[in-house]
Amino acid sequence: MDYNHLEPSLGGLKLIGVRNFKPKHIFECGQCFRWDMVKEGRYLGIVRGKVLEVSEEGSDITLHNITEEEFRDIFEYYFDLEREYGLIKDELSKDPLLKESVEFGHGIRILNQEPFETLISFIISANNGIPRIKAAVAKISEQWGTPISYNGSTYYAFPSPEQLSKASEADLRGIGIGFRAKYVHRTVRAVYEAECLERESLSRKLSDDEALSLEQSLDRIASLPHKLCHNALQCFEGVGPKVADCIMLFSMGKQEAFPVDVWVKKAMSFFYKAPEMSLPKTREFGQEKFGSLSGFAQQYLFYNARENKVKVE
DNA sequence: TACCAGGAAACAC
DNA sequence: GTGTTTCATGGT
Repeated sequence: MDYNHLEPSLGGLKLIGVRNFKPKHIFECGQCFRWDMVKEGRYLGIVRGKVLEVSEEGSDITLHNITEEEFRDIFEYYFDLEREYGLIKDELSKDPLLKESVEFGHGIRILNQEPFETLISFIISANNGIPRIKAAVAKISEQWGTPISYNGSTYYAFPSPEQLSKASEADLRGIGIGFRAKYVHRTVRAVYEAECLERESLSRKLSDDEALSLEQSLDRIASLPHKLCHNALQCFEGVGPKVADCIMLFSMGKQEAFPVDVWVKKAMSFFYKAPEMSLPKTREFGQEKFGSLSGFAQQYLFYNARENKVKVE
């Protein structure tokens, strides 16, 4: 546990004695696309159809617009609060090259996000920039998601597979995601079909083809062990090794994943002097070095490299 | 204008 | 299996 106890606070909950929780680090380390800073130390996000705010006052953190029941059911896990990041940071800091990055991003926590939203968001992330990914995810939510009113404004939940299945490829292209529109469209269909078959399988026997489609059920994929999960995710259009690693790490609780993008590749070159290493080799190198803590190490490295614009001649 | 952004697919070998 | 090329889009 990375907090001592809860205290009711005007329309929310205060986390007393919370450790390793810095909103700026958590929401700006590139793992999520639906959190925005409303003022210094205060962020607003949309999670599982709820609008939520997180604020930092000295050493306390307050979660706004949330009940204790919702915290126990959803958000304690969402914020990964059962985990003690102090232990992870101590272990990773034994590597003097990683210590600097751990200190720089000392308040990072890996969020446990929704698999479908994470899948679609990271398909859009391919060869794209974070501000533009956020804009695209926001537009998708506005067009196909369920509206939520909060403090006199309207926000939009990320659409369900059924809701997003109403979007044509041309509709998606209108969002401004270019060549990724085809991937998103086909992947949404595959997930939605698997979801429907999952329900139908309760009342009738499925054909062989249907049973094959059923394997693209996100619940089933999430329950697979690391290697199989990584392979299964890549059956979706637009999902390669890196995007699959992100989905596993950020929404399926697989912390041994090591997503290698341009920044992590730069960071690994910069800190570990591995200049001419290919992406798959860099991934293998990282997983071998960091083992079950690969995902955490990767996120400290990514945040440090990107914020400080690490350069490798 | 060329290059870059949390890469993947298609293709060559 | 490993190494190139192409794929939209908007910002430097």
